[in-house]
Amino acid sequence: MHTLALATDIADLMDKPKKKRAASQLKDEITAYKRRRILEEASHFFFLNGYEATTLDSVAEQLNVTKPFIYSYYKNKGELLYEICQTGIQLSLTALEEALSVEGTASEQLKIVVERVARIIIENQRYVTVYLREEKSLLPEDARRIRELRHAFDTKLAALLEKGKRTGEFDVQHPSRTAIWVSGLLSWIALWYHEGGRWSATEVVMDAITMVQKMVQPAGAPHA
Amino acid sequence: MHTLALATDIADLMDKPKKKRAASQLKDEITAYKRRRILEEASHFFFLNGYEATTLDSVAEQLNVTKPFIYSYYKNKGELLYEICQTGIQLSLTALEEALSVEGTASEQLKIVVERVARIIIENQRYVTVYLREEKSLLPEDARRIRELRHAFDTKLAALLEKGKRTGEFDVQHPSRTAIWVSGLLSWIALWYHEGGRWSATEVVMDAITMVQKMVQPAGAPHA
DNA sequence: CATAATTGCTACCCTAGAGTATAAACAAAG
DNA sequence: CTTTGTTTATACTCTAGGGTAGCAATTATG
Repeated sequence: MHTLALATDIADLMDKPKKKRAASQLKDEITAYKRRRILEEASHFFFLNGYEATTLDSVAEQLNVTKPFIYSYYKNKGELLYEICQTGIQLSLTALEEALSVEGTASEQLKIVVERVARIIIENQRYVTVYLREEKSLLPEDARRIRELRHAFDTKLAALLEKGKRTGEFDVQHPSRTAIWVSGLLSWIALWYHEGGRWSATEVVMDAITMVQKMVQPAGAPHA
Repeated sequence: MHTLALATDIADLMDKPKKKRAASQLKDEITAYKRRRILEEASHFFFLNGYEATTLDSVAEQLNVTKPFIYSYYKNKGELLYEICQTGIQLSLTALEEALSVEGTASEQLKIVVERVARIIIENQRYVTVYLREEKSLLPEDARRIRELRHAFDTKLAALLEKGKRTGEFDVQHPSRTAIWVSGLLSWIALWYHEGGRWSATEVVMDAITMVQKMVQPAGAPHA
């Protein structure tokens, strides 16, 4: 750690090392890119055939590389699965947090939350579906971390419902249980939506908004 | 077919063959029982570890038998999966049909439908979860048959929503799309409910009823 | 009690696929 | 133009598990 920081300081003073540092930064970016590409193709196969049924040979073939190539960027198959699951839930959680950071009433915020999260889920269906389907294939430790992220999602959503309940905008008797139904409704999109299917992404997102609004709407309230 | 019916007729007239027939009937029942037990344990493992990750050796061990025992009752692993998935969707479909056969208004029927289907899903969580998760592991032909059953479910549910829309009991702009959200909400129970967890089966069922009622409730309607 | 039929088990085959040791190809440095 | 380090491929190993051939044990029948 210390040694590395020192080397960096020196690099800022001298010329050659600076160049070296720039080169190694580029290399890091390329490495990151390769990892991303591997993840992308792996998630594609995991989504279509399931984790266990997918061979790393087939993923390698799709990328026009060989299996040892993958193993030089990922420790093993399980690490790939973990990163895919992590991406799936983290994207949803980030979308939720960003939506919550928009100022507004609870109803307005909820609408934005559902819209953004639904969109993210549709755009990243592979990752979200794998995360929902393959939890049992994760190492216990990895599964725990994923569950923590999901729990954070549900908790933040519950807090929003709680807020709306206080202001009288929502009629929910039990915010944290309702949050699970709402997050289930959103998750369901990943399991069910089919690109180029009967209904467009926009229709599905709009439907999701309507459904969630109805689920929390006080009896006798007009529509938003 | 004809030959068999004839043989049965003769059996009713003679004594020895009658006994034989009774004996073979008992044997059939025993065979059916063994098949059921195998299916039960297999579904348990498929539910916990997933289809691919489950070995038939482990299923056999759980039953205190050996792998060839299983193979003398099922053609292969895929047939087990198919029967489990079939059970999962068929139970839900039957529950739906029975609920629909109860006379009443659309609202009353919907309530009964959600209650019964939710209960069946909770009671048969293993089968339903495997059916939802492992479609990709089915042979194409088997997958088609399962999808047909699911489609029948969604169609019957959509018809009920349509009926309620006509009578003005429900506010749904698109019954067949709403049916998918409702059936998704019900499916979500299987993926999420945990026996002995934070919430009881009864709470979950009651919640499901409430959520569905709100999803279809006209704006400004009082609660049922 | 002997013989036939059924039922289950022992002991195996064989393939597929995760993971790796090692060599080649290539790039960078001097 | 050599040398050194890095990146990727070739060519394996090894195990796990689906599936089966053939034998043993059990049960029914004459």
